[in-house]
Amino acid sequence: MKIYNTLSAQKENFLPPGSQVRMYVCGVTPYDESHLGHAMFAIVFDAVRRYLIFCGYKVTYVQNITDVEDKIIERANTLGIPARALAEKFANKFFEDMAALNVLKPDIIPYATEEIPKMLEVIKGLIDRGHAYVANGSVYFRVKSMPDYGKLSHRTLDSMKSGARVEPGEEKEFPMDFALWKAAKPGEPSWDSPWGKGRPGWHIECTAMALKYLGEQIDIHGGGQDLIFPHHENEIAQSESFTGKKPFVRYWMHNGLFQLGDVKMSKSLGNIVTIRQVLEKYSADAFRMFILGSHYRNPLTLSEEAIEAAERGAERLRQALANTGKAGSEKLDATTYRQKFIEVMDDDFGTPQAIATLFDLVREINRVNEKGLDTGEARATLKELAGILGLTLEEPEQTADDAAPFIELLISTRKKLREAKQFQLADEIRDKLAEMGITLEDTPQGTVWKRKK
RNA sequence: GGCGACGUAGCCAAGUGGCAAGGCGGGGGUCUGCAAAACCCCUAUUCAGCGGUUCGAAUCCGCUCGUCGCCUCCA
Repeated sequence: MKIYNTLSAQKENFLPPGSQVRMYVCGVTPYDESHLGHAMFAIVFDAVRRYLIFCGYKVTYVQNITDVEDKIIERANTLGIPARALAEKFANKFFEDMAALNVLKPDIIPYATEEIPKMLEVIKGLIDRGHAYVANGSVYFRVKSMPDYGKLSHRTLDSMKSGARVEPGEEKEFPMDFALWKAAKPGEPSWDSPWGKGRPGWHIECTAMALKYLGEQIDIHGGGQDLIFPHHENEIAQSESFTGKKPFVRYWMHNGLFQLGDVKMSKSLGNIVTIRQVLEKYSADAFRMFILGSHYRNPLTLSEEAIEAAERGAERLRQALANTGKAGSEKLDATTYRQKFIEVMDDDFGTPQAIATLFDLVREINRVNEKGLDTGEARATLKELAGILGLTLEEPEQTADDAAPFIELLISTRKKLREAKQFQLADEIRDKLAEMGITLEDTPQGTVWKRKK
């Protein structure tokens, strides 16, 4: 298997030290509804995780909750509630959204505020080793103490300095130094420390949690491309300076960012930006296919037309699963499709080609089904491979439909009309139902109905 | 200003040196009482533009145009 490593800027063979894969993905800062950007990283790394498990690795997946941070504090103060309560509320909502998207729950979900002791330990260690210094109750990381600072984002200190917007803080020795510990300010939550009351900086949180739960060297660290600098760059600086071990992370993976597109489009879409809004209209499978239908490292622009297309595609996959051939007769062998799927996934998670393979398999299943051969195993393979991408291929909530008895009554009436060759009346029933969003299909096994979203 | 990504059919999107995956949409056909679903056929002589390297380029190099990201909080 090959994975594109942001650090080396090329695809590398994935060779973890053993069958264990230690994976850390930067989670959310919960101060509002989760949006499509969150869905993007969650779905991408969920697929990565599922595929690694499929390949036989034992994966430990850690995803943190940043529950102390400027935006949370600001928002909580505006609402007049404790920061912790705000964070908990939206963290819970986030995981509800994740469940709705069929994203597996992380093995470990550390909350930053519960990991302060580990952060203090790391900060202390960094001061002792000369990588950090105290100034007015705050602690800063001394960027110049790390010769290869900038290696992840592929920039040098000089080039960063020339980005004119960096203002030297009066406390800092050097403009690019970043805060490990921020001295307490009025109206902000704070914790005791050897340097006085304060709160942790954002970057030290992830470093501490990764070190605590996964160890000094981890296999995969993921996040959005917007986190490469400064967040992940700083994580490297902190971790490698603290442990003295390199690399902190063997494979850095970053997904492309979700774009909202131009004003015109988002307007015509009625402002679909939260996960909930999308799931009101489309199935989770469709949304996942929309996300995974483009490569994870490319940016993705929200397009209602594209999600619509994905929904029809998802429907096609579901349909193939529902179409049964005859058992016992000649069987369709799906191993070539399975191999193709593995081959494209092995190349830096080629989910677009993997989905294309699914469609190829679907065509073959349907084709063979028409001939009346046994597609049971092939359909099981389809379901299995789709599952690696987190697709359920289940009909979205068909069960609890209050209108079901009435629809079935109409169907049986229509059946009698058709038997009596009263086609005009029969068609009228079908047309009226279609107007209400209910489509009928006359199959050899009888009439089936579906409610379209 | 610095660093970087991208520009492939009506739409979405793979491919990154050897005759342009896949999905949606569209057209035609088979099946059907008619539909739907499904299947079959067709739908980019061409990959933003212009030069160059090469036996051969969407794929490599240069320039131009355009879109976007990061450099500050962000998945």
